[in-house]
Amino acid sequence: MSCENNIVQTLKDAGHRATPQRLMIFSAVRHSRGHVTASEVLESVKESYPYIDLSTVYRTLDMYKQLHLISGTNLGGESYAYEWIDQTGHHHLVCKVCENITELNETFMDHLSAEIDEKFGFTSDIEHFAIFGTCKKCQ
Amino acid sequence: MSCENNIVQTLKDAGHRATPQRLMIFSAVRHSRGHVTASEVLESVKESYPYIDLSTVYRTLDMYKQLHLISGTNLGGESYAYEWIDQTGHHHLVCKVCENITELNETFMDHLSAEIDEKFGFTSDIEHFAIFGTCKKCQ
DNA sequence: TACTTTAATGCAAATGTTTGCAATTACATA
DNA sequence: TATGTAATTGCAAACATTTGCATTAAAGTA
Repeated sequence: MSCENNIVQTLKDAGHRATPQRLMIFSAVRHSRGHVTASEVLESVKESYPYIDLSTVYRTLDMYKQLHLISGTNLGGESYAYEWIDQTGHHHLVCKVCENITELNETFMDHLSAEIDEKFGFTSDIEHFAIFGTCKKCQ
Repeated sequence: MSCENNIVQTLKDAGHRATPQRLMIFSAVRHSRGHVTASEVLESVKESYPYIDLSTVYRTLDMYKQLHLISGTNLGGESYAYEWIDQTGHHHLVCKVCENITELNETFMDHLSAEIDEKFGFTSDIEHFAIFGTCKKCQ
């Protein structure tokens, strides 16, 4: 499918090798709804390739994060979750009471980003934020 | 010293017990400049009380975080760092090139916070953020 | 296609963090 | 002050993540 071609090219452009493990890991994140943890990715890839190692998963996810292909977020203490970054970046409002997650459009951060650039000359790289708090229902 | 009295009262008000371990752990974070990791806290407390266990440190730091007495931040992949929250909350701009950290006044987040409240009725609890990017020098 | 170079893998071990549980201790009450 | 109760501790073991290293394999070149 088309997205597999893209990832091969992206990897090569970045000076990395396109190994089967990397393609499978990308596919696992790309085709899962929402967030996945490292061991969920492991289990998913193991279905087609049982020899995959957790360390490879972690290393690959880190690399994809650096390439901004996926994001990594701390979604509430226990679980560190990865997610494919689609064209429109977004953020999450995590309710600490009911643990529900609301998506937040990227534009919400634009103000902040612009202000920081203006004041400090600092180019911020805000791709995926988790903001904790209390949602309407749980106030 | 006065801050030790405060923490005892704060703990009791929150329905927790004021154990010596908890006071020592609070003191270690309170009196260190900037950020400390869990094992730095352990080493610090061990100087006066060698029987302290890492799990107690983690549990206590988590509890303080929930009470908003300290903040926990992921400051660049490897290290999770805790910091005492003084009266004025603040955030960090972390440069991914030179790794320097710039402090960011709380007011920068106020816009965002207000906007989120207005749109979603979500009370955000933004106390300590790490924003990654590239600083002026390293552009 | 065969060869060479070097990045990437899998394994094992190190390190970091969380959890279950029996023993201990804070502190409310008498 | 002595006593009872439930929260907290330290330990050990589980779980999560990172790292070092020998082996393997991707991909550029002849």
